[in-house]
Amino acid sequence: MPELPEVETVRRGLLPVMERARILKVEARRPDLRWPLPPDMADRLRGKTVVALTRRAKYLLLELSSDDVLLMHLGMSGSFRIRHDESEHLPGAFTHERSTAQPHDHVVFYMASGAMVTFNDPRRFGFMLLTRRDDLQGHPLIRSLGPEPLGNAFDAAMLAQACRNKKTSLKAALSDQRVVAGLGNIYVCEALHRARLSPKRQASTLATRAGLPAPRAQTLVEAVRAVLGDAIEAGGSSLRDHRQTDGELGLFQHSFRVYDREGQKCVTQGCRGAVRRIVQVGRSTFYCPICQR
DNA sequence: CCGCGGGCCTGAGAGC
DNA sequence: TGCTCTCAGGCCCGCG
Repeated sequence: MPELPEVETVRRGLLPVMERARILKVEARRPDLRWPLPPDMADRLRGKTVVALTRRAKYLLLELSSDDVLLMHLGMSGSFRIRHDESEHLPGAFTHERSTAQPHDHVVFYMASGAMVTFNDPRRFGFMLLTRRDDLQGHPLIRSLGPEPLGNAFDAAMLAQACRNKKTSLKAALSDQRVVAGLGNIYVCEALHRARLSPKRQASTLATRAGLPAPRAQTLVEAVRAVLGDAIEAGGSSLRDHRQTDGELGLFQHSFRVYDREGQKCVTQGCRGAVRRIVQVGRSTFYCPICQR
């Protein structure tokens, strides 16, 4: 469930302890995540300074003083947790970490400040890999990504253009990371409800025959921006696995208008519909068949 | 090239 | 209570 808002929440939580901070060492406790951790990861990170901690789509990018970039993905159940070394007698000994280790703690970053940053991922769909900064934009995982939905490049003209020849549904199009990067099942459903557009609508109807944006394309762009902004402000959505870096839950699940609300009343003002669940491309879609057209 | 469906993985929750 | 089954979904890959 980490989609863009959850990843962004994690990034903001990690900033104070990781950005412009030095990594003393990295411990890879369980290397067999979705892909094996780079065997030389610990060596390449030891002693390096984090120049910046950024995000692209659902990826976290740890940019290092060595011009390496550690590309990290939370998969389905990944989380980061910050703890601080509390051993008084052996500074830097990190005895605290050993005493608080949890099941599925796969990677631990020991910062020079005494902060410990632990990556936990029960289902191991997450991964970390190293690339050179110069190779990042051309990296297979990055190169085909569409624009950031909160950036200037994501607008009605661009969205209409990307969808104008698509025979698939709006749900499938918005879930496609090549069209716009960072949305997942939850926020696609939520954005479509806010825009009052049916998830079953053909994606090409965002464009006129001339390829120009139809008015609903602008509506959808604004809905995507709004739902992501609100979700980030709430610290993301915690259904099962998402946690902020201090262990607190995100709160946006309380603001869902359709997701996981099958059978409940539609919250649109004046709408008498009820939320329905259907399956599209193998995933649950929640929507109101009355006000979403 | 496109889009669909399977597979990866574990824990939570339902049902018997 | 305890077992088994299903489902959750981000992403890659193979297939048609």
